[in-house]
Amino acid sequence: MSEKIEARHSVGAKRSEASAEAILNAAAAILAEKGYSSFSIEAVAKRARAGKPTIYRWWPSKAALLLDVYHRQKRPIPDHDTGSLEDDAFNFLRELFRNWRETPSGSIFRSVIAEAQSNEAAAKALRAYRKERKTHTAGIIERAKTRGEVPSDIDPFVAADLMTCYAWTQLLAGNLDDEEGLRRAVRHLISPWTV
Amino acid sequence: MSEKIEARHSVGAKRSEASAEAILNAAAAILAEKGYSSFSIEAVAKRARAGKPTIYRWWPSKAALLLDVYHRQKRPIPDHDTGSLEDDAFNFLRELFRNWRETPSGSIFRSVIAEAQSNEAAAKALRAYRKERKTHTAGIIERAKTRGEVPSDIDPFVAADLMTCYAWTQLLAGNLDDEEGLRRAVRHLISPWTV
DNA sequence: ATCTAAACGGAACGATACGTTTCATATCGA
DNA sequence: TCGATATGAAACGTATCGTTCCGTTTAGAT
Repeated sequence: MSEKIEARHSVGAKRSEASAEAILNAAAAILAEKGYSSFSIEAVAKRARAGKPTIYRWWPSKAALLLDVYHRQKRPIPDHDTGSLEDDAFNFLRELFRNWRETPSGSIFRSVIAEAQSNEAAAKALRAYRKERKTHTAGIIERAKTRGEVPSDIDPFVAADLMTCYAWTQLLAGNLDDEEGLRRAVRHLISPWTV
Repeated sequence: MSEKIEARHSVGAKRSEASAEAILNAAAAILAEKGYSSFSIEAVAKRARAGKPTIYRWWPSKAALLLDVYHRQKRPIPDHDTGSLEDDAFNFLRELFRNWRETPSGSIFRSVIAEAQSNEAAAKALRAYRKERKTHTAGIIERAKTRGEVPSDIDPFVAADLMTCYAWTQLLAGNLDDEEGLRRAVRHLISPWTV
């Protein structure tokens, strides 16, 4: 699933996309319902009504399957321009937290975090995602810059990265409900430019 | 190991502290040398030359043993007063990162983070440690307040917590060598009070 | 000094998940 | 039509799990 299959040089049946779909859905469902400690190839195969060899043929390891599930479930978080940088940042992170709480994405991402503590491929994926998030959040700040809400000579990436760090820590420590803390954190990160 | 044994009401051999010591040391060594994926009760027992029943008698689960190892290795990070809050915070976190890199503590803490993603007891320990760190870091800021470097009416806990979030994320993503990033992050977190 | 309760290390248990192999069946391309 | 390949199901040997038994050692009670 990681890469597109190159042009065939031989005859034979093609990969069953229905099976791949069922495997990825089953994996996501197990992570969402029972968490990473229950995530096993056996369990995924059983739930997907697939054979274990089918999974091992296409995913070299449990971690590879996990990362595929993770990439598949990524969805953009809605981000509205309210005209206030602090509100934009707060609303964005509040929506992210809500998404983590109410969809499988939180469980899946927590699993990637866990896996990354002893798996370099997962750690690499985590670093890439952090960079992506930082860039996205910096975009919110850039938007405020063009409004003149933020001085034009500042670097938005430091504050954007710190927002990412805060969000991740809230997730991994199980603190996604603390809206008051979120409000204070965002305010502190934005305040250097708005005082 | 978690709690002191209460007064005995019956005869018999006492717990072997030498064995407990060997088990905890073996567990820490395995985490440091081979990481959390190699951390098994079997491996700990073998390395400590202890029996598995001895481990299970005193620690109800692998997670409980991990948390005991984690609490046992905690050491205070040296923290000097340079007269500059930014330098104090930077130096403290740089020392913390060096400690995480060069002692088993980094591997052990990463394992606790991993475990906390599917274990509520570990997640609880993580929240407690975060609070402890936040309080400690806030102390560095309070010290600057008494010097007059920081306005007396501000709340140091938000910035202190954001420093903790940044440090943890650098650890879990494997970015402990980025001193330049650390410098920028600390500067941004401190700047609201020093502009 | 002897007795006895408890902890010890070692060995083995059944259970579970691992990754692999075998097999009969289904599916596609030449 | 035919041959190559993917599929699901089942079984395999291995490893670790958490537990149980066992014989030995330790130390408080008698």
